[in-house]
Amino acid sequence: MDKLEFKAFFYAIGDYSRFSILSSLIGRDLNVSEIVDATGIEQSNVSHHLHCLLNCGFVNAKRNGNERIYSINKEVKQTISSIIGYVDAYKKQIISCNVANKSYISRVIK
Amino acid sequence: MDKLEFKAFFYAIGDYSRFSILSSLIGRDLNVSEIVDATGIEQSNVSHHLHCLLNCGFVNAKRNGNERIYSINKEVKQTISSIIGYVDAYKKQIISCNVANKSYISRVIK
DNA sequence: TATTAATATGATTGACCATTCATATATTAT
DNA sequence: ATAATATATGAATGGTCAATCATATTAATA
Repeated sequence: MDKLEFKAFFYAIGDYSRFSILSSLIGRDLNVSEIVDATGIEQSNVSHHLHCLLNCGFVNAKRNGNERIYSINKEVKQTISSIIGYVDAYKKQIISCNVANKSYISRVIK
Repeated sequence: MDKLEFKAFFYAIGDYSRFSILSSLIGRDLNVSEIVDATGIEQSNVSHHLHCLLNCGFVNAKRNGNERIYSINKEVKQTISSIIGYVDAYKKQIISCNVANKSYISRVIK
């Protein structure tokens, strides 16, 4: 496994804002304003993230008047869905952790 | 999807060193020195990462004399394997990217 | 019990990057 | 052509955390 690929992949997918944006696109294509509404992330921030996701090939974009409509890459969609499953399974693990672990995670993860 | 879980999950798995450590444990259980050799990561750094992975429940540890033997969590093992598959599929995407994207990724991802 | 080997821990620091704010560009409508 | 709406971009900054170094702990062996 190459470091560059790994970093690119996790850079794109491993940020909660970007992950939220990708998640919001699973159901249907959205324009930027709709993504803002769906995620609660501020507009320029959303645009920055979309720029990244576009460059990394995780989403596609097309113009529609003065809107821009974003869609999620097909393969990425499947990956996201799977990862949601993993995190969900991992949730049990967190819950079953002892108090020390919980406080550690809270401290480290913010 | 809760932010705390997401962050804990990707914190643990989304770092290349930690991912390498986890990967090294897929084949068989290893003590710290063996992990150092397998990954090329410096010892104290490995210990720091193992501390994190232990707290997050991604690995387990048992003593054997003055060694400590680490094993990867069963579910995590499967997740890691899957993610290797995703990153591998994503590799094609990176390759198919245009030059601009590649330079962007190199720049942003280091 | 001193010494060596294996591993862990604490503190520091430098790099990265998400967010924010201000502003630019593009498109449509008046 | 001007205004309004939608989106993008540039720059600045504060927080996070991986890596490093020094040192501590634990266990085995002489």
